[in-house]
Amino acid sequence: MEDLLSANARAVLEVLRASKSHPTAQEVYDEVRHVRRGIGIATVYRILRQLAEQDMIKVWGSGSGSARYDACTHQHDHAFCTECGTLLDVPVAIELSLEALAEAARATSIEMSSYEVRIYGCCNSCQERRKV
Amino acid sequence: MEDLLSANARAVLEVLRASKSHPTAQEVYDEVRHVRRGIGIATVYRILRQLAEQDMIKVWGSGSGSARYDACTHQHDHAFCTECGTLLDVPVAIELSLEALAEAARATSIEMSSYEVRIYGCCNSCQERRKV
DNA sequence: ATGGGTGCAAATCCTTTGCATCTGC
DNA sequence: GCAGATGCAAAGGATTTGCACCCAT
Repeated sequence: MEDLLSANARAVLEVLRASKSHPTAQEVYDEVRHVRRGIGIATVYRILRQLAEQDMIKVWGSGSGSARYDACTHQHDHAFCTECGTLLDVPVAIELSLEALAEAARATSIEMSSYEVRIYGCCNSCQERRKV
Repeated sequence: MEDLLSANARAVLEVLRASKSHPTAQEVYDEVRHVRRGIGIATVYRILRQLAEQDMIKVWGSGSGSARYDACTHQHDHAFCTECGTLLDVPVAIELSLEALAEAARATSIEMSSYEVRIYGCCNSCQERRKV
């Protein structure tokens, strides 16, 4: 499957997988440029979209500002800073009732493909910044 | 608190509260125009941002496309259609371990202000559309 | 007269698209 | 030579900002 990807696409995926944060398209571009000189940002966007369509990566948006990309495919939860837009992986599993989940999907007529728990709040560095 | 709001801001809040869906800024604008003729979309954006900053409303973004606004302040979960961007309220509570939640907040050093469960998938009308 | 709120238009930011070129087959 | 991938620049959509104006204080 990954063999089908272009060299650029492989490089993008590589960057995403190597990154612990959830980079924006611009950040992916800045990073992938080191490996694939001359690559354009349009290509990065094109690749990110294709990877997302094939469910090889996930996309998260905050409202305004840029979307963030995540190569991690296994289910995990996120903490979102409402101040700076940072998206953090939650390193522990937040158990929830799968029954209630299925019931919720039924109630909304959604064909569920994934789910996550999202925590909203103020991240560490923004807390620090506030104190000043 | 709400007495401090301008007439325009009150109208925007009114529209959001009356709406069962989660309108985009443009949709709020279209609606609020009926009541406050001559209001500009910039004002709507300004007000939405202020209300969000004061935690009187919530903002949800999908990645690309427009953000969606929600006047509902009590905790509830959402189902998100990855195809058309629709955001639906989940009418049932999805129980989860509050302990695990607190643990997650601790682990990410987030000062949690709220949380939600998010279900991703394909909504009813997009399922129909597929069949064609 | 002063300050906050506002409409309008221009600016900005993020993302997509059009098109000509390049690539590997 | 062809199909798909790409770079560049321009277009597009969403949101923000600059600025002059208006209104209540």
